[in-house]
Amino acid sequence: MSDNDFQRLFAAILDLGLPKSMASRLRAFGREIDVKCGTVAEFDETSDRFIVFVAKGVAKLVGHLGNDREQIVALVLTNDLIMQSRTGTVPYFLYGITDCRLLAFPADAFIRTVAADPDIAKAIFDRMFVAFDQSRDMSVLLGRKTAQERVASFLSSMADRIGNEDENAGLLSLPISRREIADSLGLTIETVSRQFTELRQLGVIDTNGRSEVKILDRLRIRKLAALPL
Amino acid sequence: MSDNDFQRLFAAILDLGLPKSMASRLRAFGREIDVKCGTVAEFDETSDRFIVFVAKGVAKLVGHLGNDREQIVALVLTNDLIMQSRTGTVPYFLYGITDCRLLAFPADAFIRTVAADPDIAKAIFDRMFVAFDQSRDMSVLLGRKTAQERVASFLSSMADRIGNEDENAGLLSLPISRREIADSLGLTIETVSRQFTELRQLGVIDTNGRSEVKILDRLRIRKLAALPL
DNA sequence: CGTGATCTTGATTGAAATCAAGAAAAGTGG
DNA sequence: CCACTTTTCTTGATTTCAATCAAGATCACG
Repeated sequence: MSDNDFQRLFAAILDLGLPKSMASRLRAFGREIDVKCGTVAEFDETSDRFIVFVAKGVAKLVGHLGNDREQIVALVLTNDLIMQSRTGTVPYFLYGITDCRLLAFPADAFIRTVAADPDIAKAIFDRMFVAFDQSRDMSVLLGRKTAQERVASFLSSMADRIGNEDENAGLLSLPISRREIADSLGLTIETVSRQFTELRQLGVIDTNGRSEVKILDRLRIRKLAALPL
Repeated sequence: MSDNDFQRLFAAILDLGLPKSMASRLRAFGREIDVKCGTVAEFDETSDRFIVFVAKGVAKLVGHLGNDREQIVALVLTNDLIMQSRTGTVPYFLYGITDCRLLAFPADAFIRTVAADPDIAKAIFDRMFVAFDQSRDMSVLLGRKTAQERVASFLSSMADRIGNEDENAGLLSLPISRREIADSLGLTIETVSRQFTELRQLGVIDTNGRSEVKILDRLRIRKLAALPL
């Protein structure tokens, strides 16, 4: 990755220009990691906390509980940020859902470096706040929402994140399988499938093949998701 | 709160001495908030993101979903840190479980200030990583664990956080009610109560009154909690 | 000591999991 | 491009775990 690519990437991620000096200091200890679809991202063993940017692709952070029970705790798209740590009570791994290009920084060095520029530090903190909000919203969903509310919440949030905004408003091409939807919503694939069918019968969505979903009524799906309107 | 109290508090929270200059700069925009047991912490309207330290007491951060459905997304004890934000998809409020003394900083000013000292910045980031780990562990618990595993996880984590370490090892005085345990585990009070009974019958815990729990077998309760040993 | 709140226990219901086929889509190789 | 296989998804039947409903019991507090 060239100096320019690096600066462009950070600009896209942080909505903020990165001074040349900061860019080169960060590049010194940042590692580019390519992750093939379906495989685990390997971080080096020198740190157990990383700040990871997704330069390209879609990835999932998965907590493993044994007995085939797993929970996706974060679904990350291009330009998202992940805090990867090995200090949770269960093992977590970052998997490529598509082929991914990641940019990983050992957390300590990264923080000490960005602290030198208060604007960058603030931008990073903002991103972390967003990730916190998402993680908490996920706890509310997993702890208190019904299967229908979970699936509606998922579709609503995907529409906000990757929805077409032109004449095909509300048309989604889901980057993930039913199994992954189930693993992120704390449900089984059968229940997810049934809820898709039910939302289709309610006239809230339409589907085409496995991955295309058209949201016909944005407001109604938010209502079904128990989200504020 | 005096300058000295302030420095002592930060030392306790961050395991790190706070230089006098930093302490006085932070004090300039930090607000002390007293929260009575059972009431909501009121933050000023000038910011919607705060870094909050618990100087004294026990508090809960609660997400509200309507229809009496609520989920405790974080249980915070003395010397813990909370990222409070108003930008989640559901409304969150911080409640005192006991009378609390909080120290709240508008996030932007706080970050710009602590960035000046890389050691402090790193200490804050470390705390945030811990909070992330907790939030993700909570997602795994809520998404994939059974009622028994949830209650066992709760007791095991409380033992780690507030357990007696002397001759009364494993003796806990729970700071929260059955309703709050249920609200934090995504269960009903009846189910929590039944699981307490079952763990007692299994000989893993003993209880005395409403709040005293003695953990008789730390290893076994971790096994029942689906935690690594 | 009595009153109200909190907790426990039991009976029943219900929402989602599990079990079990099929159907549809995506690969594979000729 | 088309059989053929494999994987993923959908639908139905049944089971199960936790929620709900309903009394009591226990505890805290005035």
